[in-house]
Amino acid sequence: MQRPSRVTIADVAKAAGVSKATVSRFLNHRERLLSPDIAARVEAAIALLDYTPSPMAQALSHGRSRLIGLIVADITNPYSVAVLRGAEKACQEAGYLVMLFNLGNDIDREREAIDALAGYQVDGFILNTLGRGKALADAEALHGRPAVLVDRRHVGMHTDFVSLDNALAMKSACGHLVEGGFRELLYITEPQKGVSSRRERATAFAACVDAHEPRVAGEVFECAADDTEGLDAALRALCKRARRGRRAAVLAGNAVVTLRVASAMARLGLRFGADIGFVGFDDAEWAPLIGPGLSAIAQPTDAIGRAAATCLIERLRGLEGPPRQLLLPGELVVRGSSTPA
Amino acid sequence: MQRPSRVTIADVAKAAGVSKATVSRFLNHRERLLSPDIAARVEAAIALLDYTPSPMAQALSHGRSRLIGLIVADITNPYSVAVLRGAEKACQEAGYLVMLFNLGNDIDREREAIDALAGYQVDGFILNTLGRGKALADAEALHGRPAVLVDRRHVGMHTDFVSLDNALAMKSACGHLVEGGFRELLYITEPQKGVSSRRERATAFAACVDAHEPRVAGEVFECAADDTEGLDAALRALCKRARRGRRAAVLAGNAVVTLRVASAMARLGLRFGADIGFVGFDDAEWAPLIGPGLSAIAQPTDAIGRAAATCLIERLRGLEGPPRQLLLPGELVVRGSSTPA
DNA sequence: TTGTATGCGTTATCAT
DNA sequence: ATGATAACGCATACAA
Repeated sequence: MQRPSRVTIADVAKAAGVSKATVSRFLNHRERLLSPDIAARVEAAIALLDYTPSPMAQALSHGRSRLIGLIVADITNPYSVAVLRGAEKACQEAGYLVMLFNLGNDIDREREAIDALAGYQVDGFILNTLGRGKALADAEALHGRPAVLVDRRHVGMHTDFVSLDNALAMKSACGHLVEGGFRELLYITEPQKGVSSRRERATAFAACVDAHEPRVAGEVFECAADDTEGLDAALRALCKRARRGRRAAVLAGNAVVTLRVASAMARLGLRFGADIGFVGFDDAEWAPLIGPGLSAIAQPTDAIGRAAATCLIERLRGLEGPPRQLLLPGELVVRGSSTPA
Repeated sequence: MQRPSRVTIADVAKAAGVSKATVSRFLNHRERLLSPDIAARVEAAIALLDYTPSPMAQALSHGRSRLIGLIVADITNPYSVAVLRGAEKACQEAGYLVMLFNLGNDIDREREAIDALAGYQVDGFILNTLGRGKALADAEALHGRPAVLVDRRHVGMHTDFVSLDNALAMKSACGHLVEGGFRELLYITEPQKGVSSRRERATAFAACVDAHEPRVAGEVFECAADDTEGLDAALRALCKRARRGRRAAVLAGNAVVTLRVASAMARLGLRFGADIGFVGFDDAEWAPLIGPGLSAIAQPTDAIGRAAATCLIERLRGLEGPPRQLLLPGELVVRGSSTPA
């Protein structure tokens, strides 16, 4: 069962009656140093044989693979998928291919992922990971290749960084709720631990509440995955705090939390909008369909992905300079959950 | 900016005082042909230098890359992501890495994807694509590498195939509805065109209705993405057909359709369960949160992914024989939408 | 401008 | 059992 050994540069050279080097030059340096007639012959031969250079061999020889390694903490997260799509598009337009590595939320595998990808000579990395755990991606672990961080900063790693403008987004969400008459605010987030985006959002929330004091009161609740009781208690307490003229609202830190909150609301027999106002980070396709529709902060995921890829590719092309930070604005989508009936 | 040229097999050989061939043998043939003392020396040198073989060079030389190409029609589809996760796990356990290519629903890029992946010497393919369009994946396009199809069959391609047992799943869904007193059934699907899974489900639906005739009546509605009016009309007509004792129910062909139906229900002011019964293919995380909870057929996505990867890896290990078909059973998850109040 | 020779990091085929 | 050496497919100094 012989693999129909692919067409190589040698075949093209023979067909065109030139040397391999000449064919290689045609491929890489084109108009720079090549006589027109020879170039034409090579071109014809390539077309005739339907020749495609082997990226592997190129990578081995030239050191560049035109491969970009994308490491995601959890591919189950629609946010990551959306970013992936944006990055993918930008990469393809620039002639790069994306190699995906999914950590499956196993933070200790980050190093393993980097090594695996580095083995395939990826030219650079896009990292949407936690950046903590015993196997985090420090600069040296990257095998000297450039990287760009998405959504989550890593401690002690100063590289390009792309993300939603969390502070601005939180500000618009809080502003919207306060304007709508909500005075008792509860921000629910997954455990912050070292995750920068979660920290930033929580900090921004606190700042927003401060800015509106004493009209507005706010609290933060860290909701662990299995802590349904705690969540229920937090919501009940919120209801108790709310009085006439001081309505209560929940802000959810991401889509996962939104789902948990929606479950809890159903359990407790509470209605979005009527009983408790709501705005959540991440606008999912199902958001309009729950209750009166869930208000959300839609992230520019596609743009984030594109920006990340573009940043990285610029670096690959030799761009020097200090680490850049791209904070993209989100868009507040207002639905029934945050509009007083 | 010199890349810190990686540790090569030559370095190990020098450190161990042996030849490159010996090191290579230690890596690949281990105990077969190697004296214990030399093996120990090589092992020590490898550990000392922290040597890892270059997969690229291995691929170039040996012809195998330990890479599996996974082509997905649309990464936005949670089904595909779930399958991807299962496949990924199985691959990693077997020492393979998954290279993902997302078509972004551009069916004409299938050939391009295959070529790109083949360029990186992937050992085999897992295809979750349409298998039509002018650039479909026929056997010869695969460059002689084995492939396994997931969820969608390709015409004229006889390879291993893994999927949900659509007929069985449809039967259990219909049976459940009929048992619950629903008599007017409407199956809503995305345009079937050449997509085998959609065809199979529609066919199975017709068969189920036939089996229950004349007690039960059924119709199929093909719902194009932008045809909200058609969908609304179909639902209104369904309501009209329903009378006392002949309740109406909708079956949705996948999660996308479920979302569309949920939107339409909201538009028309209809309630799941009370006004119209519902069961949908694909059990999404948000299904319990819409209305009284949407009943669904949960696909064993993880198992499907694992099975696909396992099938492929078996072929890579030399397994011969005719194409296999793995049809995995779904699980009916009953919620409020299909239980008479 | 073009051809020759060498290296990239492995594996495999010969010898020894 | 081990070592030299030729592939694998390509890019690039260097020579012509």
